[in-house]
Amino acid sequence: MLRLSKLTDYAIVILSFMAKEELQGHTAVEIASVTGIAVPTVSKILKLLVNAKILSSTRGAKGGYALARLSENITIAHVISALEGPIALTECSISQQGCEQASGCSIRGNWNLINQTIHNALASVTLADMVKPAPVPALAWKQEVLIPVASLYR
Amino acid sequence: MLRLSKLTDYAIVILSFMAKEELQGHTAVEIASVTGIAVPTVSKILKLLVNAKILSSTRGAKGGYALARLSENITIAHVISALEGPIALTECSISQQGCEQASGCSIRGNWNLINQTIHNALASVTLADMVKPAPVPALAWKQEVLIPVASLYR
DNA sequence: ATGATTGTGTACCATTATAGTACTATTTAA
DNA sequence: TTAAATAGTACTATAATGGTACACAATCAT
Repeated sequence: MLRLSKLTDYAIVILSFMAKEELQGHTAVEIASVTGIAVPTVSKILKLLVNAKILSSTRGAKGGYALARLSENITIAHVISALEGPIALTECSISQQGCEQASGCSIRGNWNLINQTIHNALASVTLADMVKPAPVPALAWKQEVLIPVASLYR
Repeated sequence: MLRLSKLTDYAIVILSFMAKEELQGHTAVEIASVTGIAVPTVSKILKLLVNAKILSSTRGAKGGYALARLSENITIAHVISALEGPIALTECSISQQGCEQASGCSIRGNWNLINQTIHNALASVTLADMVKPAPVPALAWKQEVLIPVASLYR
């Protein structure tokens, strides 16, 4: 489904929460309780975000995490690469020496274009955008069938 | 990594091959030998593409597969959804009743925007585009480190 | 100083998804 | 009727993901 991993999904939820009080710090435990995600999992995610310089951390009592930059300067593309590595749809797009597929692959250049386009799309949305009130739902939404979340996340 | 599954990757290689002689039919065995992908795997992929109306098939002796439409009318978005289901980065983007995440999720509308953008990017590239000679590689490419393919696909 | 609090790093396990395979049924041309 | 081809179903092994546990390091309050 071309989908993000759960961890990335969580990361964005966590960051959205933190973006609401930009300057304030939060502990892993606090974030876990607010978001409903298990503490060890939250820690794991926060650590990755710190490594990617998206969050800053202070250790020890009274420590915690805070955004390292303003939410306008944090893009979704950045968050995704922090959690999942470089954004690329195919293996052979990451390195270029890629595909030795006999005849099929004079395609690399074109894949590269697609990857670039997608990267741009993701880089054009910032955390600040995510926190803004959602635009009015399109008409189509209203006709959709409702499904309980439990069934989605198995 | 936001990556496509191998099967989808294969599918695009297969379709690219078929797009070179638009009108001609090919058997699963033939396609397998040209692309180097195992026959059962090829069959599986072809079947999915037939279900998605991207290919047409004729059974029996002298049967085989052919593009159901001109390659200009087959988009990458179409191929991806055939193999992986609806294109959406998060679970809650598929249905809308989605996320009951306590506080984090007034975000759906915004995710929807991202998904739409990405879908547009993928829908703007056709099979015909993929078969065209690749544009001149960007400068950056030349500086990349080469990695043997084997190490990529484990 | 000492202990409580909080992040860091590493390693591990269970579950799930993916890729691949095998087998049988169905269709059609010669 | 037989051979060639697709269609469908079910199964299995491998890899990736998500989640957990535990020992360590840093900092603050007392």
